[in-house]
Amino acid sequence: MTTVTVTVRIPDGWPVTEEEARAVQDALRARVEAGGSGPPPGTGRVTGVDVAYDDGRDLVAAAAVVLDGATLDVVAEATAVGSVPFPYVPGLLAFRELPAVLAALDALPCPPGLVVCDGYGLAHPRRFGLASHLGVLTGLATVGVAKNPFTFHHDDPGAARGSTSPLLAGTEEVGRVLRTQDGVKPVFVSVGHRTGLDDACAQVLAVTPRHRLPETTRRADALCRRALQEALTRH
DNA sequence: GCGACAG
DNA sequence: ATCTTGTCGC
Repeated sequence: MTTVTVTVRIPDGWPVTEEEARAVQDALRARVEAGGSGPPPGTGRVTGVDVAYDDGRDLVAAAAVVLDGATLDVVAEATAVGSVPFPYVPGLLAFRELPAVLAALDALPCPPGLVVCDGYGLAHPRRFGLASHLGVLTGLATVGVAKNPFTFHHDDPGAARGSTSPLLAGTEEVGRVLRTQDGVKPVFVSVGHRTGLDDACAQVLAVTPRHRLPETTRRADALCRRALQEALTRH
């Protein structure tokens, strides 16, 4: 498997302040498309994206790994390296992660299909997490898979793989708590762009045959860490 | 005002 | 996210 590595380019007009970032969220939020028209779970292509940082050296590395939805074999992968465009601010994670992710996706030699993000989509204080943001910017179908409940509340789902419970903001179901392996801590799924919550959960289960986290995220996580180390070594 | 807070 | 050793278990 050959991996193309490109340099991150920060899009024109990328916000610098938190106020600007919130204004961008407000402007883009209405462009989220609800519902899914993509291939059923276990078919088509599924792509994982993830980002690693060395803030001390102002270095960021992103990876995009495309898997065959049926076999979960790696079909293609790409990485992007550059400087950190935005600090970590809860609720504004998209502005820190997306420039590198967009560059990695652009470098892929094939369409990514459904994109599985690390973090949230609709389940966001302002209902526009990084998965939603990525979907609107690219037009791709996206889902968010987070490892903790962020600011939301929930009851624990049943112990069996596939069990779910609603992820709640007050009484509003903004996502779903999904048990991906028997007796293992669940993940937190929310809709990004052009997907529905039921489909998002089914898609996540389809790429989670053996571990708590999707194969897409595991592959992307490993690759972006490697890319970061590579960049550190070269300089 | 203070704490909580995806990655 | 990242800082970090050994250790228990499949």
